[in-house]
Amino acid sequence: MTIYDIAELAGVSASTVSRVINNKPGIKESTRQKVKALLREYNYTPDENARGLVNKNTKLIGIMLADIRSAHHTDLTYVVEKYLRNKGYCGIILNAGSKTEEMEEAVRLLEKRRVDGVLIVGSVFQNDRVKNAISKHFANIPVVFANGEFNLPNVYCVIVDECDGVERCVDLLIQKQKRNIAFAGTLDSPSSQEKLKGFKRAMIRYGNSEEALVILEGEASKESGYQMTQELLEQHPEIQGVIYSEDLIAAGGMRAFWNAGVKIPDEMAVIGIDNTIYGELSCPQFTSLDNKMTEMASEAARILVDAVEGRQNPRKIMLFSDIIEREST
Amino acid sequence: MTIYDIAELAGVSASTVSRVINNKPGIKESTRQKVKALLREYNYTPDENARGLVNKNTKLIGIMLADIRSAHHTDLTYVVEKYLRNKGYCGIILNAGSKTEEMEEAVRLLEKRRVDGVLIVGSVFQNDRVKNAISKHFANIPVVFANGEFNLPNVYCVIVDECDGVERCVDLLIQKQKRNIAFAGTLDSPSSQEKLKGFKRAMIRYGNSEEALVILEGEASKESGYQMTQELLEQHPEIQGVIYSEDLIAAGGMRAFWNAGVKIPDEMAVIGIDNTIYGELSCPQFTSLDNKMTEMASEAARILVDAVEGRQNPRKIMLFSDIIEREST
DNA sequence: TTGTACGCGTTATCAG
DNA sequence: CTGATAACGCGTACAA
Repeated sequence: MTIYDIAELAGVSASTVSRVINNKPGIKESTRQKVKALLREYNYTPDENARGLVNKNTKLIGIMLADIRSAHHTDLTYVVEKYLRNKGYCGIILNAGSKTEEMEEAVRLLEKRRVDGVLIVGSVFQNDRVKNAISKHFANIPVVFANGEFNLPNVYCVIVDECDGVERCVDLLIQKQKRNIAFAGTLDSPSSQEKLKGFKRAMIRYGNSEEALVILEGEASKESGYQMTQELLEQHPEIQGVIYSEDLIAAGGMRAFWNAGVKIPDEMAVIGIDNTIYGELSCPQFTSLDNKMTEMASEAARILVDAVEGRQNPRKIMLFSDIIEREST
Repeated sequence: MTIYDIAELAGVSASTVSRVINNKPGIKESTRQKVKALLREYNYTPDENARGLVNKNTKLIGIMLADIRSAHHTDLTYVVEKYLRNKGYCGIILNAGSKTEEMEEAVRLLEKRRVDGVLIVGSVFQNDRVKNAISKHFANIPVVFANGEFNLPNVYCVIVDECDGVERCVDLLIQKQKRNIAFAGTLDSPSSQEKLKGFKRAMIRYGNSEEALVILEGEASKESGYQMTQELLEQHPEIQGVIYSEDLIAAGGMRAFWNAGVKIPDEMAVIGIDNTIYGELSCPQFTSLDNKMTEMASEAARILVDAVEGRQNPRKIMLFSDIIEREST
């Protein structure tokens, strides 16, 4: 069923049908009604792709993230998808993994689809390979980078003050009389580096020497959190508080403390990052740094649609994280 | 940059360029190389939408689910997206909510996009409104229904024996000397009804009367799980075990038991459903019925792509659930 | 108020 | 081996 079929049935030309569909003026009311009736009767729907071919847009938005299964990204994706759809766009979500080749592959794929704009989520994408891929393949469409930065003319950035946030986490622990604090988690992404920077800065501010800081590196899994925490208990009995780079890792840590019979928060204070549901599910519930993922999602989606539709916005927006205190501090 | 631009640069016709792009035979090797070089130089990528217009496909697959934030659906979506992309398709994920109007809206949207196939995830979609929408708008494309059934010629179904699974959960609890068992959770979706049916059947098999069964209805949230469990403790002190219709609800229940000082599993046994990470995060970790969401995901994705590409499969596939025992039983 | 003709970027057919 | 040409479904100047 095409506009030609409808046109024939209505005894008019295809352009008339097109005009009716798009609510253009200058159509006799009786014609309009006749065509509308036919459109309904055959429940005709315009082919959005064919439309895009002539309109030079696809109403498609690419969403690149490493892995949608990480809870904070799931929430973000949900918010973004809802917003986009409300504005008449469809999101194409790509699990681009954490290897640069996969990321480049994802970029090429979105180029093939001629998406109107791209949302990149997660600082793991903040590397030269991806930056080059973007300036090469997305040169003419707006890109919003959530939780990362690219200094490119068509890229908007929405970031969170994770560095400051972690500093405030340290402040909180100190205030709770926990002077010996460790940092445990992933260290490889730019985001992790920001968190670590905040940790170091605050700890040094409280008189610790950088060399003496207890920093454990692991992966983004609860198993890794468990393992790092066991190591911590064995090798650093002086530690009174831990900041984990992600809630999921903290959840693993909480279990290790639980199994070891460590009393939370009396013997050990714990803070996670992301403020996902994991913090609420743990026993006891743990404090987490809310890095405003849902707020970031709505800002990013809004800015992207604005850019696609020609409305301007600041190239960089900074959100402020918040500590959500629970039983672990 | 179009094939015409490349053609001009190469001094050949657009058809030749097209043939090179699609690796068609019957092109002089020197011509092929010359064109390929240009393609690379200008990093040209064919417009997939324009391609689809003539090929009568879009390489787009619609994925309808109520809410991607429910953990079991997130995992499923991940697996599906990976598979689809590997096969050259893109997934359009729609959070279609749980209201029928929203669902119908999602169906219309996917029709506009001319998706090659649709994956419907979750038994909440198993209602007449959606069924009608499908037979009206997706009459000519394959549809796979994960965790639900429609008796329509173009719909494939992948389901899990949740009814049997819950029966086996009851068996397990009985075997653990827990004779007084309650069921708590959502009751509105067909899937929930299946679970409830299994519960009733097993309980009656063990000599209980249907009227005396303890069944609590709530929502799919940990808060609801918490509340139902408090109610349970107050009004049904005889209960020794609970089966929750979802892990998330069970997680709320676990917290209620924890707060009330109820010893798990000695005083109370707990089983959730979905085998998500929530079971592993709770303290103690709780047993869960694995309803094979990732297996369902790969089967559904495979069947859908098969159908889109003209390969046949059984119209209905049943997977078998498994109890993953943890500390709560 | 309506129809004709063309173009969007691509592939397929057919002729050369 | 290669090039015209038509077609996919739609929107829009331009003409009537």
